[in-house]
Amino acid sequence: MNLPFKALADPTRRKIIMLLKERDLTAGEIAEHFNMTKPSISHHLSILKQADLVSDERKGQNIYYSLNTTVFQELINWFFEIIDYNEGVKNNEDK
Amino acid sequence: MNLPFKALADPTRRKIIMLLKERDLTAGEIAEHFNMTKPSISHHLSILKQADLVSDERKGQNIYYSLNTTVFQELINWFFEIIDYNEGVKNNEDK
DNA sequence: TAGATATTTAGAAAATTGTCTAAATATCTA
DNA sequence: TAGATATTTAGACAATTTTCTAAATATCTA
Repeated sequence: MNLPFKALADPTRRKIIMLLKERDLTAGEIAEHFNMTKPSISHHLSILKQADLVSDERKGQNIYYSLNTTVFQELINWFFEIIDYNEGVKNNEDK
Repeated sequence: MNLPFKALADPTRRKIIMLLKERDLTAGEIAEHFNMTKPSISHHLSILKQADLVSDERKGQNIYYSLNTTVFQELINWFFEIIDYNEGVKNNEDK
């Protein structure tokens, strides 16, 4: 649960997530949306990947990035626990 | 939305939130749960407060901290948008 | 195979963050 | 009012993060 929270702390990375919500994109297409070098975007993508928030797949010269919704589900569960929407949803404490 | 995400990026602060989920606590009580000085905990509390995730109220010598669920609700909405659990929860565009 | 395109890796500099000690502020009580 | 307790503020320092440029890797195509 630590890596996803760290990954979401950066506004650039949250914007990347919003872009990927619409459709899968190549690293280059993602970079076009930012005023930042491609290596920097590549680094952000790497952090999102380590956190398992996105996954990548090479197709020829391009690498396509896409959202990985499972970890987002886990994060939602974490928040539900906080506001006590839980107690029955699952059964896991702490974490 | 930036301050809450930043605030949640630190494990100490997430643990504080988990403690406050159970009941309101004084700064000193919170500090007892950590292997860290009181000024450090005070600093973490300040960041949580700036993000509006917690609120504080002085009662005599003590300052009690408590969870502020509204921002957590907003965060949950943000996550719902990501996994498309939305479309009707807020604005119902086409579809 | 050479050159073009897409992307990542490496390494460094600057900015931000987390933690500490020392000192300040606020409140209570004798 | 003086001393004790609870907490924060200030300032410094180390660790982490963000960003850059330069170079490396991977793939395609002529």
